[in-house]
Amino acid sequence: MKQEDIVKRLSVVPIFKELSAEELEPIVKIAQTRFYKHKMYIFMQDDPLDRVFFIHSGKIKICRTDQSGKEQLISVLEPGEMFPHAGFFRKGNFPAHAEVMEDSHIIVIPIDKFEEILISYPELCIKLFKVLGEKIVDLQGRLEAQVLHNTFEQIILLLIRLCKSNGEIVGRRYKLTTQFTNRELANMIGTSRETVSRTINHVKKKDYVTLDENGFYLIDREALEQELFY
Amino acid sequence: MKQEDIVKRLSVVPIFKELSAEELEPIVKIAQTRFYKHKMYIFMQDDPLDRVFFIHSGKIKICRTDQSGKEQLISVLEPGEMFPHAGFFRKGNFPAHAEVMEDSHIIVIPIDKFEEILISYPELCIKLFKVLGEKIVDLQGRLEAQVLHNTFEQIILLLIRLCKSNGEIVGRRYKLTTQFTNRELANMIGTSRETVSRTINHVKKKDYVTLDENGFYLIDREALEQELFY
DNA sequence: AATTAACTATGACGGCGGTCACATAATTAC
DNA sequence: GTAATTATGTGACCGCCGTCATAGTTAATT
Repeated sequence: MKQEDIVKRLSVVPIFKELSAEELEPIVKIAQTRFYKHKMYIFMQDDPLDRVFFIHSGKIKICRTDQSGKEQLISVLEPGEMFPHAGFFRKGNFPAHAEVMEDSHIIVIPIDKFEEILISYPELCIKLFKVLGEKIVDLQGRLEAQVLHNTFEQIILLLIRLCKSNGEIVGRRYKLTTQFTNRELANMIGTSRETVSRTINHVKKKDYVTLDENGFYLIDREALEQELFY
Repeated sequence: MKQEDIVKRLSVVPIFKELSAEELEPIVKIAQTRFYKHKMYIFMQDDPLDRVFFIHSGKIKICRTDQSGKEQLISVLEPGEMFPHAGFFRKGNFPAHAEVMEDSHIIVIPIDKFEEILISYPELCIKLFKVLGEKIVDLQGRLEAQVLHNTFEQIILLLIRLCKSNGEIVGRRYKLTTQFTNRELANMIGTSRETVSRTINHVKKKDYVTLDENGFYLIDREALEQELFY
């Protein structure tokens, strides 16, 4: 692949976006882009963590399985996002599976080489610190939801959170542009698909959630927040 | 306070430990040490986040309150640890309260000045990346425990985790060197103090958990892990 | 030392929500 | 197009665990 194409693909990623052509050069040299088809796995849980990925296009599902086979759906990542977040300057293994949800162009960078470039680019460090900080805030928020709220509220909070990470604003509603099955939503927060089904139908009856012609959820964020008594 | 004393206090903190005297100099210039007595608050939730703290001695409880008054005990931090973790190169507010559990000497550094130094010290960046990476792994692990395990298992996993962050090895057991009340343990994972009481007494009966003369828990980590069916 | 407050232990009760069952609809596979 | 798989919707059941109540113990305060 031509260098210009890699540059173009890198520019989708926020932490590279504002770098000049010269600044990008060493990164372009070590970056590859790969095409992954639907249902492929980019890496499996416990594989040695030797590279870092950035999404140019497509969607990637990050999913973890524990010893007894139970699954936790951690997130669905979209263009511009990076994975995994933990692993810089630390040896280790991938903490989860990465499965392709939609055909995707992925930028792959060996982590040791990326680290070398990183420490000589203060601008890049700053951006990465921001990204990691956001990740920490996100995780703290999810943990808080799990600790302080009952299942009904957890589902509401999940929908609201997904609005931001996997949605867009349409009119005065949020549109979830990633389709999640009830089972997937359940696996994010540790509830059952039946309870998710009942809960969503409950808020549909109140018209806080509707479906558009393509089956995407349209969510009335404000009304849903009212359901949380604050 | 004399500069040498600040240097000595900084050396307790892992990310500063291996820096030379010259490297430490600019940090010493902007660092203060403060003494906080038991039950004081270092900052309150939602205060503007303009500084970062490192513990030289003592213990700090990080605790969050939501709109309805429910409390989440996030962690009890010990010497060498930093707080908060998120906030580098991002404007914002403290996400939680920081309350002094034992009289503490705290190193305080204005975050904007620290950021300036940080970007000119690659070594420091690397260490901070490692610390943030560990924090992310920790949070992911806690989130997974909340999502995939029932209350009994959550309590067991909590005790095991606290062994690492707030304990030491004594013989073939772990000793929890921070005393937590049942209510505090409950507030970490969103259960009730009664359930914690019953669970701990249950594993005490099996001799997987005992008390030493000072009331610290002694935990048989392996035996407890057996309880989790893996 | 006395009083107050906070923590622990334990039983009883009830409800949230997990599990099972089954019908139906929607996708995927061949 | 047909079969097979997967997703959804709902009712019934019931067990885990949150809540309340009470008593006893320990710790904090004056």
